[in-house]
Amino acid sequence: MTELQERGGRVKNPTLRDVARLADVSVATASKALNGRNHVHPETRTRVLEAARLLSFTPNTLAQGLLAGQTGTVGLITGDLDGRFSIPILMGAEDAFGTGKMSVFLCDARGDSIREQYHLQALLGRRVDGLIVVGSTTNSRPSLGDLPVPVVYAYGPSTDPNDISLVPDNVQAGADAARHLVSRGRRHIAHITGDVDYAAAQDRTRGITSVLDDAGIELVGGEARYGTWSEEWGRTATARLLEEHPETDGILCGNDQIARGALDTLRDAGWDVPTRVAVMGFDNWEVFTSGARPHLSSVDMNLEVLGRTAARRLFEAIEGTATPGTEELPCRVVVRETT
Amino acid sequence: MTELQERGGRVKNPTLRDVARLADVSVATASKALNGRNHVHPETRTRVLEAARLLSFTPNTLAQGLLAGQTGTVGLITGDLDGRFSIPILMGAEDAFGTGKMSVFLCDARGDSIREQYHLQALLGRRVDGLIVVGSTTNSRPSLGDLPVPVVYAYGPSTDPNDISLVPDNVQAGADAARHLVSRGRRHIAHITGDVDYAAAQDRTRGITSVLDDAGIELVGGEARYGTWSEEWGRTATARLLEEHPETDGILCGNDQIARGALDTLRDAGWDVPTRVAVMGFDNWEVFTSGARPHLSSVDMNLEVLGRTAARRLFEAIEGTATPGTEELPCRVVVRETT
DNA sequence: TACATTCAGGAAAACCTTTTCGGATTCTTT
DNA sequence: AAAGAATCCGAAAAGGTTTTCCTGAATGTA
Repeated sequence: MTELQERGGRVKNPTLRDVARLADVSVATASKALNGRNHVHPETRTRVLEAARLLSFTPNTLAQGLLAGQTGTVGLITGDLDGRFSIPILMGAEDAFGTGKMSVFLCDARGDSIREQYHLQALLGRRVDGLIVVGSTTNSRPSLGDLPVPVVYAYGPSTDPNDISLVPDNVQAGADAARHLVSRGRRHIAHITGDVDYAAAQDRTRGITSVLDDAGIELVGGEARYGTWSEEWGRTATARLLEEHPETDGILCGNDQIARGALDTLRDAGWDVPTRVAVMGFDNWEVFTSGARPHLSSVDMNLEVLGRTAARRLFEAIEGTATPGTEELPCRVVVRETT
Repeated sequence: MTELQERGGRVKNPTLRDVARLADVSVATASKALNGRNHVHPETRTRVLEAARLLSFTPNTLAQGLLAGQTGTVGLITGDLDGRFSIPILMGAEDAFGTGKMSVFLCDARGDSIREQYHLQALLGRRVDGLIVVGSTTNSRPSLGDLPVPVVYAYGPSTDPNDISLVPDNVQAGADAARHLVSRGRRHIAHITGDVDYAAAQDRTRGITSVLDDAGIELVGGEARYGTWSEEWGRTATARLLEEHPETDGILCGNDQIARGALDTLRDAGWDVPTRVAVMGFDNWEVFTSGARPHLSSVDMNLEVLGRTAARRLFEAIEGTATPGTEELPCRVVVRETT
């Protein structure tokens, strides 16, 4: 067998036995030497280290995991990979784990619960130490139930309050955005947003109206304008708005694409931004904000932070020191040229 | 120990022993029953299956992998996760593997070769069966060298021709785009593109000029206009172009953002698209193409296909039936309203 | 010199599963 | 009824690593 594994003169996947043999010690001693355990003579240790280096030995993490009952891996199940929200969360999590010695198993369930179940089985079979479930929207989702490993729900929270969930604080995001416009002296503020079925749209609307209420201002037209999350909708809704409410001096757009649409229509209509109307988006999607004329102010959801926090919470849950519940993470206003 | 693992009345991570004990058979028989091996009485089999179901037994893939020498996992090292090119490739690969029983380890190296080396070690330690290395650009990159597992380089090819690399055929992409404009009767075609250091920019330019040469046409202004991959550059370059070459009737833009910039400038200048000028982008980034007025024609890089192909090639390499070299995958023109 | 103490290293068990091989039971056949 | 065949099941080893416990040697002390 060892003969078969030869390649370029060296064994392909050297084991601790090989190292021990070369260093002329037992596997036990080799293990201790490599792991910095005591009860091994300094001179022997260097001999083992040299042997390991020579064979380019890499310890088999599977065997270690089998023994320790800890695999040093976590599973990350995402709802939709192509959605742009998963990515920064994934990056944040990968970042937080990567600096330690954890590795991330990635699975894309495509919003399909069958596939999710399938991936779940695969991950549990691989004995991951924990699971992060990333939603594609901030709408809450059914819990995975009682699993043998801890789970953290990120972006899309679990309906079960005993689970650990992390979401951006969209109410605060809306409030902050509204406060920003008010602080800029705007008194006739409209809100054009996306699909009413999205919790994010409703939460932001709640935050906005509560701030405006406090300031004694009413949303232009009396209510938020729901539609789709597209530039197209931003253009048409804005065109209608300008016609019906020429007094408008501020537009809060449900995302950056809608804001881009609004800006286009305003430009066509000759309304100066931000002099006559201030415009603000949500999500702070860089390619949209920095491509806009003028550069678009927006509210950043701090998704990398959310991802990193999810990783930390998962660690805590693995350690056993975790507090269940849904945690809402702050968002931050990014002021550019449209406000 | 088993007492400590209790939770909700059931053992936390039941092993095959537990199943065997419950079904009152040996572990050997339990294994055979669960894996559909023969030489096990039907009645015994159902008893074992029932026991496994009762304990919600999930076989430990680590132990299986340790025994079989195959782990059923592959590593995916990506250059930059936030770049939008990695994602579709990742999706394609995840898709191709997910349908089998492979799982994907994801690592983000952030374009840092130290981090890449670190992740590489982690993956090799976990005895992945193979590796896919996804570049952040189509520029070629140094090989990882001789590893104990097969490697496929996707998007960013290896400099070593003995490696297996997959890239979109940007020369063909440029040629197809040019052919499309020519077929639309355009004779004064300009090319505004991004950073000259990108192989993609150069390759596409090569494809474009070769087609135009064959048609006896020269690029407007004599050469491609290199800049950055941004809307901003699309706007300024187009403004300059219209001034210097009012005869222009077609613009090939290096990516969809540049194309968006071009469309904005054309709109401001009152040039009708596509009547007076045809505009075309590259990458077919949906949020940009469908948000544009009118909807932007573009060239799709077929990145999901590339990702799936990478997964397939990796399988072949694992099986030992692989042909080294750099394979160029076709792109496809997506015609919308700007051409 | 006899004894206690320290230190270095090794043998073996444990983690969980699969597979091979041999033993035991039942059924068929003469 | 005895021999042979057909089934079914279990014991044990393998895979790579870590840890516990033990042995043996060397050093220090009386």
